[in-house]
Amino acid sequence: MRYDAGLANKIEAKWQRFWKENNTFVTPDPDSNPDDPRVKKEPYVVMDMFPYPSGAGLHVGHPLGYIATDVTARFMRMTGKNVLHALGYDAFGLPAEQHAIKTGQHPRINTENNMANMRHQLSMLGLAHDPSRTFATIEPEYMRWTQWIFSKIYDSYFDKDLNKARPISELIKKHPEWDSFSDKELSDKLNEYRLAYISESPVNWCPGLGTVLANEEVTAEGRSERGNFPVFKKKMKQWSMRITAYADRLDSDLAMLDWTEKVKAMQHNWIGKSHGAYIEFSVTDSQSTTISEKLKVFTTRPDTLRGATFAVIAPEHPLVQLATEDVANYVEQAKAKSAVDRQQDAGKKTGVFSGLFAINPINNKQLPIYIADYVLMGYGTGAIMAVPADDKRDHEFAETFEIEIAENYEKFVSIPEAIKWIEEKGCGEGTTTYRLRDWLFSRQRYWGEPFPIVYDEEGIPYLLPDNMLPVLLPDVPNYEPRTFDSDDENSEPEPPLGRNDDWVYVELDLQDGKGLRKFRRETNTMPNWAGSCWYYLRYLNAKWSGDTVVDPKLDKYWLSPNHNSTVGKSGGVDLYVGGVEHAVLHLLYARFWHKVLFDLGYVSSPEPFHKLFNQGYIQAYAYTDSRGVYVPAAEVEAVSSSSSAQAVPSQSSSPADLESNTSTSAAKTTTRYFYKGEEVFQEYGKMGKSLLNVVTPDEIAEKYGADTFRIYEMSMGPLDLSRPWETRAVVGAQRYLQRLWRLVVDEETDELIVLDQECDFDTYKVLNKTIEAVRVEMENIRPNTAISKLIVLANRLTGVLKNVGWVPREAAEAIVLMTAPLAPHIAEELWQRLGHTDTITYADFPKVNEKYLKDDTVKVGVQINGKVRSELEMSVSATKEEWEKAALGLDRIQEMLDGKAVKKVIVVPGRIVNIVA
RNA sequence: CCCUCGGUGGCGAAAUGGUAGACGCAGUGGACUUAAAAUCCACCGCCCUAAAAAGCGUGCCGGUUCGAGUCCGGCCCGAGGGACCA
Repeated sequence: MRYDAGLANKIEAKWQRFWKENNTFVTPDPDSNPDDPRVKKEPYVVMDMFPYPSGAGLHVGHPLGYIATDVTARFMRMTGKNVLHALGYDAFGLPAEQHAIKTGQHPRINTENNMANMRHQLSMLGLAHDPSRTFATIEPEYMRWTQWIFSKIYDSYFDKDLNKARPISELIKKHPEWDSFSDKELSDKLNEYRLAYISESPVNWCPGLGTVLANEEVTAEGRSERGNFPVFKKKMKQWSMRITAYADRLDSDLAMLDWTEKVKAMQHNWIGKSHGAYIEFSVTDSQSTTISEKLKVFTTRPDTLRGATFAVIAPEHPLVQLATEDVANYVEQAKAKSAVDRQQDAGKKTGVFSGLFAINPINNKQLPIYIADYVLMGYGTGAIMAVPADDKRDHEFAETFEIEIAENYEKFVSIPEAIKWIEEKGCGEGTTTYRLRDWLFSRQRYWGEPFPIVYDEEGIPYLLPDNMLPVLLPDVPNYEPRTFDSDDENSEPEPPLGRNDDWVYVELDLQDGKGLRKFRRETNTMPNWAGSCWYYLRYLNAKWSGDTVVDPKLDKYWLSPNHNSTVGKSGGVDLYVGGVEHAVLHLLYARFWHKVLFDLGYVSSPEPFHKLFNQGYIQAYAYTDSRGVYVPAAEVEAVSSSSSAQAVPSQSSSPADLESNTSTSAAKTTTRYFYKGEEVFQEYGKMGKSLLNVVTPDEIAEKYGADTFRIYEMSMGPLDLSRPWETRAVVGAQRYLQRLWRLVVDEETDELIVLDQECDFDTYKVLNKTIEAVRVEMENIRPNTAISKLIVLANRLTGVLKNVGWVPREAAEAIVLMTAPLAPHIAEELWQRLGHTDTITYADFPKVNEKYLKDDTVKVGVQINGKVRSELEMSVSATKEEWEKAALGLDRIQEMLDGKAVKKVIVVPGRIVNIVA
């Protein structure tokens, strides 16, 4: 039989059934399966970024990362690792909620349908996930732990001396003076310290979505990342997480991670650490009378203090209250500006003089204090000293308002010297500030985790005890947060959970000795990120229900910092693969939560993800007709023509075009595209339903087989680059597998054509060099080059088969084994036909036989002045002198030298001979 | 403006400073076949050629080196991120 789609599909179904029935991918744990030989091996945790089960289904781009992790996981299993690889679902989220709003159906139903659909689509690909370790964030048992982690964060504070989180009870012990506080006073005081706290401060309010958003969810244009609605700054009472306490560790610990520079730079920029100084200025009114308030500014350039000619405060700055000029108008306007307006006005300088002056401590000059919106309340102190001679923005402002620009002033020679002076003078101190803001953690949404928080009649928040978790979502009459006209910034949020009074108003015994009392539940829900902040821990023990979030023994075995320190001792997941879009959202939040859990002793590694790999995206061509309407990409025909034959006349030839046309002459080919006889035009970008260019894994698997699909995706190019999908190129992958099949099975007779005999020596050389190379490529996550080397080997063996009529077993087994991580179904089938009874999943990856790696001779290029003119093959043991003599003796070289004197000969044995003449 | 990553045939791409274009797609020619498909073999950067040889070639300009796609400096272009952050 020929290995075609029909046979491939049969084989794939057979082995998927086998794997399921035999629990092939169920990974043993060291304590529950101490006798399993696998647990003696080195642990290796490989993980995909948590998928959100979308209703749209998967296109061929989605599984790229899942196949890559599967290939790596399978390779690691064959090279002596105990591999943990599973997939769960991040199932809370906006799309399911929006579907629920539209249909009135509970979002759980839609979510579960989508998960089932995604599981089905993925199951055809033969991904070796441990089925016993899957879960979804919406399961009560999972929610319980998400809420439990929230509780621990809520119940902790950041000890600045220890530079880590500690239980809030330790803080209370340090402050006996708080004993006299009332409940309300103590609650308010602790709120200032808790890592999860209630804040009343300007937040990103998005009327169009009816919810508040985190800074990370707002685009540079001041719009919501989801839905692209305007976002307004509005003062509201909301939950926040004190991620800023960790700013320094989140920044410096990047050093121990094996992540790309790109993502490290993105996090580094987002955290935005900058060194500088606070400087305090005395403030006077227009009569030069000193008032009691001081002006504290932040600057990164304290050395330019003498050049300051004015000061600027943000419109929200408290000193604005004391302005002696009429500034109300300006302040109103500035505050009313949305982020969108601010973005658009960036560069234009507006402001108003406050009537106040700041006294420059270095020269006692009176600096006028302006109020201007180019200074942001959220950064530093919300106030600056303006040095127009050195700072572009200050300069623009000074020009607009005709303020003095001190061009040649004396600077400190260094910043440290300036800080020293300031500190000695007692008018300020060196400091470090961060751009990172605290993480706004509550949302006015239905489809998220409820908070484990209730309020008493005084409004004091209480944590529910662990044994009252999880708090499940109530039924509500409708799921919609009240949304508003997207520009209506005066609207107020209305969480959907507030619509079920029976749920909101409860009588509970919080086990605090106060008995049954009346409470009101928190009606906000957690943001989508909550569930994905800790899911990687759940894979270690998907059914765990102990006292803490993860079984400490399993955490130590799988994630301890000792087994994967390629860069620093971070511990955590060995390999984490996903798109770069989560660089500052999920990856920052998860690191934060992990560090809190680490500080409190619940996990043993300081970081959650040791090596991060960002796969590229599979792009696609789309085609539009002359009206700009998309046409089905699959039905577009490409017609190539060489421009010499009858060129498409170029209407607007620039001189450059003309030149290139003439110089490159006739043979440039142009490709034009036609749909139903009409010319259409190519675009390159995403795959999407509306672009009519979606290709699904299902259709490729049906037409070529899942193994072919896997090989094709892995062979397209380096995994971290984006590249276009090309269905017609998939046959290349199929041809390799067909060739592999024919190396083991006779298509006519279905008999094995493998013999326990040896073929020629050179073939063994190719075989062993391939083994060596494929190991290296796979270890470095370069399946594309691994595949190309396997193809070379397959072609070599095809030649052997042609010559002698059989294939040596050693070679056949090796190539089947090496193909197994990439195309596991066909590998299992061939492995079985080769006489093996057990799964290939845990078979040993082929090892190199050193004796075949040594060459007797080696061929090198012979250059004259760096240009290759000939080549030469010599014994590997040849000396430099012998290489030189032989190279100079070549007829071709003598001819090219044409009697010129040889100045020097560079010989790198086995590499190159270069004659300098 | 700042940060990161890219730029190599018709296309996707290979290449520890050492014979640029492995491997795949498309294309061309051949074998097999009544024929087609499939398969197998060969060719396949540009230019000049009957064919070679020579010449030119990794975005551009310089530099380092016996030797540069690779290292250094300066530009151009593209993608992503950040940006009135003091």
